Amino acid sequence: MSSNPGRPAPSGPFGERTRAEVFALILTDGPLSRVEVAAKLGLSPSTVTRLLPPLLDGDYIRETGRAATALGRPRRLLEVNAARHLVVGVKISPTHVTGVLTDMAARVVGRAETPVPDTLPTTILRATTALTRDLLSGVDTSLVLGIGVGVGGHVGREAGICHTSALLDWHEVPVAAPLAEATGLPVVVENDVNTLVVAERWFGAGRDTRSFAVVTIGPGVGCGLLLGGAMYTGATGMAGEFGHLPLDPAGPKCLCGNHGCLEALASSAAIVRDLAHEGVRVSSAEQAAALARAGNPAAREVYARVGNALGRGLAALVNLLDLELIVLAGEGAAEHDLFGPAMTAGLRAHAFSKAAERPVHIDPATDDLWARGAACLMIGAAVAGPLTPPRVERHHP
Amino acid sequence: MSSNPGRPAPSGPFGERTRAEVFALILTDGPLSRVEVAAKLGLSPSTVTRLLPPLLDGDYIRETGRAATALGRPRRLLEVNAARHLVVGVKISPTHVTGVLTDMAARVVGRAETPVPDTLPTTILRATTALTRDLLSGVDTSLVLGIGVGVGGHVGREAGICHTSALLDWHEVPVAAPLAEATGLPVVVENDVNTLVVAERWFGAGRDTRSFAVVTIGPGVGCGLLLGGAMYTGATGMAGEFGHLPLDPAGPKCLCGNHGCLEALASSAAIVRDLAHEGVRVSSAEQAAALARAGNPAAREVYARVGNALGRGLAALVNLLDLELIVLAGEGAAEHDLFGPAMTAGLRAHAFSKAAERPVHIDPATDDLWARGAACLMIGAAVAGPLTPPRVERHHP
DNA sequence: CTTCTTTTCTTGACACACGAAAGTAACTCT
DNA sequence: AGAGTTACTTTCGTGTGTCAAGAAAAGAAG
Repeated sequence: MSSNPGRPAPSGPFGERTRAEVFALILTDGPLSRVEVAAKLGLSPSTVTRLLPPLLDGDYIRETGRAATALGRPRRLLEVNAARHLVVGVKISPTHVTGVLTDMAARVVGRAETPVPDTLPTTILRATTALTRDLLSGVDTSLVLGIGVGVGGHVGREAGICHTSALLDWHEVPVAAPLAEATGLPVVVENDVNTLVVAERWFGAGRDTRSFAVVTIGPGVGCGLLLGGAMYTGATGMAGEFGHLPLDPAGPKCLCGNHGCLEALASSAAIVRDLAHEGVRVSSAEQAAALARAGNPAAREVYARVGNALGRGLAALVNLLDLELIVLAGEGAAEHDLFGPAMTAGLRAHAFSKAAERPVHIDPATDDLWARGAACLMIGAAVAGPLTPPRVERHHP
Repeated sequence: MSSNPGRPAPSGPFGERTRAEVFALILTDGPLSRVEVAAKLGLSPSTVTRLLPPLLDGDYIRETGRAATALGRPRRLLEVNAARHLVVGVKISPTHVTGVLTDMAARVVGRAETPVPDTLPTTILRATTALTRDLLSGVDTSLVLGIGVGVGGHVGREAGICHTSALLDWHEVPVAAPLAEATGLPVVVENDVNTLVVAERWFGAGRDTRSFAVVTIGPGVGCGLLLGGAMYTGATGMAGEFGHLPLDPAGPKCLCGNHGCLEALASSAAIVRDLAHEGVRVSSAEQAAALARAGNPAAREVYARVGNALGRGLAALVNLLDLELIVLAGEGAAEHDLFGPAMTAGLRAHAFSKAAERPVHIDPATDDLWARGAACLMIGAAVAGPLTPPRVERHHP
C-alpha cells in the first residue's frame, strides 16, 4: 500500500507517514543511527536524512553522541527526547479508574487510581477528569501531548465514542469529547485490549512481530489483533470478539444465552462455578488457584479443563489467521502454572501452523500496563505511527 | 512498510500502481467516464487523465461512445478491451483438472476438463499443460496473458510452490516454474479458495465489500479472507484454516485426530457417516440430500445438525473478524435449502455483529467458477490490481 | 444563429515521497 | 600522509497526486 503522497499534508512535524514510522522506531529501538533506521524500515539512507530535520528542529528527536564503529565514520545516534511531552494513559475498569503519566518515550513517571462507586458515564468521566488533573498537578499543560483512554467494549475511535460496553453497561457514551472539554487536551479512545496490543507491539513480546493476538483472560475473555503490522479492528471496529467462541454445545450456559462459549469455560466466574459443581465452594478465582496450588484435585481438574478450552480456542485463532505469536494477558494469566500444560497440549493438538510450537507468551499485565498502553496509543496516534494508518478512504481500492 | 515508488518502474503500461487500480475499476464497473473513475477511486479527474494514455495507446482500454447527460459535455465512456488478451484459469482437483479460457474482462470464452488417474505432481502438471494447450489450440500465443492456477493447500505465491496439500498429498511441489517452462507463459499460483475470493470480489457478492470471507463446504471446509480490501493470507500464507475449528469435544473424530472439528461435523463425509449412524446407508452427500428432500426424517435431522455446526462456525468467524459478509460456496452449498435454516439460527444465536443479520450469500460455485477465479487472479496480478499488491511473478524461461 | 451555462476533460505548474548514484565527512589502519 | 571503510548528504529522476485555469462539447436562452 502506498502512503498518501500528493495530498495536502497535515501540519506539524508529523505530516508524513513515514516520518512517524521513523519516530516510532527510534522510540522503541533507539538510540539508532540513520543508517540503522533505514535498514530496519527498509528505506534508503537518503530518505531518512530527508525526514529527520523537522523532528530535530522540533526537538522531538536529538542527536546524542556518536557510536564508534570498528572502522569508518562513527554513527551519530538518534534518540527520542523523552522530556518533550508528557502523556496520560487511562484504563477504565468497573470498580476503579487507573491512570499513568508517561514521558514521550512511554516511560511511566507517575500513577494514580480512583475507585468509582458506580459505572454511570458521568461518574466515570468525572473520576477520569479528576485523575488526570491529579496526575498533571504542577505540570505545565502546554507540555502535555494528550490522553489515551482504554475502555472495555465496542469503541469508535474516530468519533471517540463507546458504542456498547457490557462490563460498564454503557450505550453510545461519548468519551473523547467530554474529556477533551474538561481537560483541554486531545483525547484518543480505544478498546482496552487494543491498548495492550500497542504496548506489546512497542515494548513487549510483539516487538519484532507483524501479526499477533493479545488474548486477555479474567472476568471475561478478550482479544486484540495486530495483522500485517497494523492493528485490526474490523469493518465496524468490533473485531476481536473472542470470548463467545462456541467450543462445546454441551458446555455450561453463558451469559450470552448460548452454551459452551470460551468465556463460559475459562473466565474467573466459570472457574468458581465449576469448582462449586465439584462440591468445593470458593468466592474467587484466586481462592481456586490457591486450592489448586495446594494440591486440591478438584481445583486442579478445573484448571486443566480451563487450559484445554483455552488451548482449543487459541488453536482456532492461530489456524484461522496464521499468527506468529499469541500473548496471553489479563488477571487470569497469572494462573498459567495451573492451566498452562493443558492449554499447550490443546493448542498443539489442534493447531496446524508453526506458531503453535512457539510458546504462548504469558504477560499478566497490571492495570498500570493497560494504562501505559493507552498512553502508547496516544503517542502512536500523535505521530500517526505504524500502528495507526489513517488511510484515505477509497471507495474501490 | 511502504511500497516501492521511486524504484525503476517495470516496463509496460502498468508501471504505476494507480494505473492498475484504474484499469481494474473499469474492468469490474465499466463502462465509466473519467470523472466517474476519479470519483470512485477518490482521485482528481486530472490524475485519471494523466494515467490513461498508456492504457489507450496499448489498446487495453477503449473509448466506446459517449453518454449524453442532461446538461453539459457528454461523458466519454471507457471500457476494457476484452479482446486484448486471453487468460487461462485452472482449478486442480484430486480427480480432474478444470480449465477455462477467458478474455481480458474475465468472461469465459472456453472450457476444458481432464480426468487424472492419480495426484502425482508430474501427472497433474502434465494434465494441466495438456489442458492449457488444448484451450489455446489455434490461438496466437502472443495474445495470451498467462495462467492462473488454484490449488487446495498451502501455497507460496511468490515462489510458485505448493508447500503442502493434504488433498493431493503434495509436499513442496513447484507448480509455477514447470508450467511456465512447459507453456512459455507467466503463471500465478494461489490457494484455490483465494481464487474464489478474487472472483467474488470482482464480480460476485463481495463487489462493494471491504471485508468478507468465502467459506467452502464439500469434501472439506475451506476459507478465504478479504480483510480491509486486501486478500489476507497470514504470516506464512496459511491463513484461512477453518475446517478444524474445534466446535464440540464430544463430536465425531476428525481426520486430524481431534474430535468435533467443523469439518468432522459438516463435510460431505460427515453427512454420509452421520446418516449411517442413524441406520441409513448412502454413498454420497447427494444421496443424503435427495433423501432429505424426499422427507426422510433422519436425513433432515442430519442436515439440521450440519447447519447448526456451520452457523456456530460462521459466528466465530464473523465475531472475531467483524466481517461484512460471508459467501458460502463449494459443492455443499447447493444443499442450502436443507441446512440453511439451522445455520441461520445458529449464526444469529451466536453472532454479535450486525453482519449476522445480513443473509449469508450462497454461491454453489462450479469448478468453472473456481477456474475463472484463477483467471481473475492472473489478470489481477498482471495489473497489480487492488487485490494483489505483490508484483507479478514471471516464471519465464 | 449566436451567446450563455453546465459539465467533462486537458494542460501546466507545483508539491511531496522515494531511491540510485555520486559526493562529502569522519574515522582507523598502514 | 595516504588508503580504506563506513556514515551521511546532495542531486537528480520518477512516481503520485493536487489545484487552477483553460478547452471542448453539448443544451438552453436570447
